[in-house]
Amino acid sequence: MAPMSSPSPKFELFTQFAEVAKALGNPHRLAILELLAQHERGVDDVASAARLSVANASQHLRLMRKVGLLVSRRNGTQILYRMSDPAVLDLVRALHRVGERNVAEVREIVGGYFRQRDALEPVSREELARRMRDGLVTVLDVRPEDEFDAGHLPQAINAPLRELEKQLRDLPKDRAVVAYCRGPYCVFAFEAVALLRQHGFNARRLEDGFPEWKAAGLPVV
Amino acid sequence: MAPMSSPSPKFELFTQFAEVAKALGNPHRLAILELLAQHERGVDDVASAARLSVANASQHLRLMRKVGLLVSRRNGTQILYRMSDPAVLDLVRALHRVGERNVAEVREIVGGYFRQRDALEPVSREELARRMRDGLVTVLDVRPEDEFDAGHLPQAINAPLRELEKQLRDLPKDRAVVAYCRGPYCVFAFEAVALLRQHGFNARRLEDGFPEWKAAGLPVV
DNA sequence: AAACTATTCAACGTAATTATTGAATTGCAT
DNA sequence: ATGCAATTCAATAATTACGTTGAATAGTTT
Repeated sequence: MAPMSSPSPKFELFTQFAEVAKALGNPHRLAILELLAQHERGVDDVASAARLSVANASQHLRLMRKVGLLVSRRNGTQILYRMSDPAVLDLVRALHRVGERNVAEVREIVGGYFRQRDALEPVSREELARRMRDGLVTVLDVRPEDEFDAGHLPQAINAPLRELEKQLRDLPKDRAVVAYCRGPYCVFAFEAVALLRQHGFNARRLEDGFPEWKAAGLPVV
Repeated sequence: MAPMSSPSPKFELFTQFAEVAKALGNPHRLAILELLAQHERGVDDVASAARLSVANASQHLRLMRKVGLLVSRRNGTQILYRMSDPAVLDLVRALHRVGERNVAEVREIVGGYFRQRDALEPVSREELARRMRDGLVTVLDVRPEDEFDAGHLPQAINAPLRELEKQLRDLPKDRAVVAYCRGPYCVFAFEAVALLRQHGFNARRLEDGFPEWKAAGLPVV
C-alpha cells in the first residue's frame, strides 16, 4: 500500500545489515570464507583454491572487505586478505547451523530418512568411550577434512560424506560403526548411518557431535 | 581459470547456506524477522507493520519459509508465520553484531568519533549503579523502542538515536548523562555521547550494554 | 627505465531480484 | 451454492548481481 514514506533510521540500519547478509549470499564467497577462517591468503591463492578466475576472486574479496567481513594488508606485491574479527566466524557458524538444520528437514520430508527413528537412536558418549576402550568399534568422522584436522576423536577415521561410499570397502564389516559430525543438527551423521546400513553395516551415530565430546572432557586428538 | 569442472559436494552445501544468507539479504526481510521474533503474525499484519503491500509481504514471507527461516500454520482463513527455531534468532543476532561493528568502524574512519578516546571512556556498571542511587545522573537508553520496552535500566529514558536530537531540550543540563546500548560494539551509545557533548552535556557511555547489566544481576525494569 | 607479478578496474551480456498489478485460490460464512 | 476475506500466483518492468574479457595500476626485480 504505502510506498515507503520516509527512509526511517531503522530501515537504514537494516539496509546495512542486509549488505552483510548479501555478502554471505553466494556459495563461492562462503567457500572463500572457509578458506580464510584458517589463515590469511593472497588473491591468487584464494582464486586457485576456490577454482575461480583471479579477477572474479578479487571482486568477491573486495565486496566482503567493503561490508566488513574481511580486512586486507599489503605484503610486497600481493594483498593478503583475512577475516576481520571472530564475530565473523560466529556469524558463519550460525549460518551453517541454520542451513544444516534446513537440509536435514528437507531430507526428512522428501526421503523419509528419519522413518525408522528407533534404528537411528544415537550412541551415548559414555557408551562409545567404553566400546572404544574395548576396541570393538570403528569410529567415523564425517565432517569436512579441515575440521577433522583441527581435532577429532582418538582412532577416528575421517570420511566426508561424499567420499564415504568410496571408503566403504576399506571398513571391516565385522565391527560396529559409530559416525559423528558437528553437532546434534548435523545431517551428515544421519546420512552416513543410512548409507552404512544400506551396505550391511551395523551403524549408529554418536549423540551430538565433536564439540560436545570435547566439552565433556573426553579424549581428543 | 578453470570453469568449475564438477559441482562438488561442498559447493552444493554452500549453495544451500547461501540461499539462507540471501534470504537475510534484504532490509525489509530483516524488519519482518524482527517483527516475528516477538510472536507469530498473519501476512496482513506483517504487511501493515512493515509498510509493504500484502502481495509483497507474502512473497518475502514465502521466501523465508522456503529456506527454513520461517514456518507457517493455517488458522481459519489466515496463514500465521513465525520463526522456525531459536537458531534463526541466533543467526540474526550474529548478523546484527557484525553489522553494528562495521558501522562503528566506518564512522571511526570517516568522522573521527573515536579520536578523543579517553573522553569516551565508559562508566563502569558499579559506578553507574552508585550514581543512580544518589540521583545524580540521567540514564539514556538509545536502543530502539521495542528493545527498551522489553526491559531497561531503572529510571532510564528511551531516546533512539535519530530522535535524540529532538529530545535534547527536555534533558536537564546540570546533570551528567550516561548512555547505553545493546552491547560493547553498539555504535549508538558512541554517537549519542558525541551528540550530547556537542550540545554541552557532560556525557559518557556505560560499559557494554543492557544484556550485560542484566546478566550482572543489577536491577532491571 | 623496462620487464614482471599481483591485483584491480571498466565494460559487457546474462541471469536473478524486487515491487507492482490484477487475476486466481482457499477456507469460512451466509 | 454464493459471496467474502486472506493469501497466493503470474506476468511485467526496473534494478542489481555475476562472471568474463581485456586494459590499467602498483610494487618488485633486473
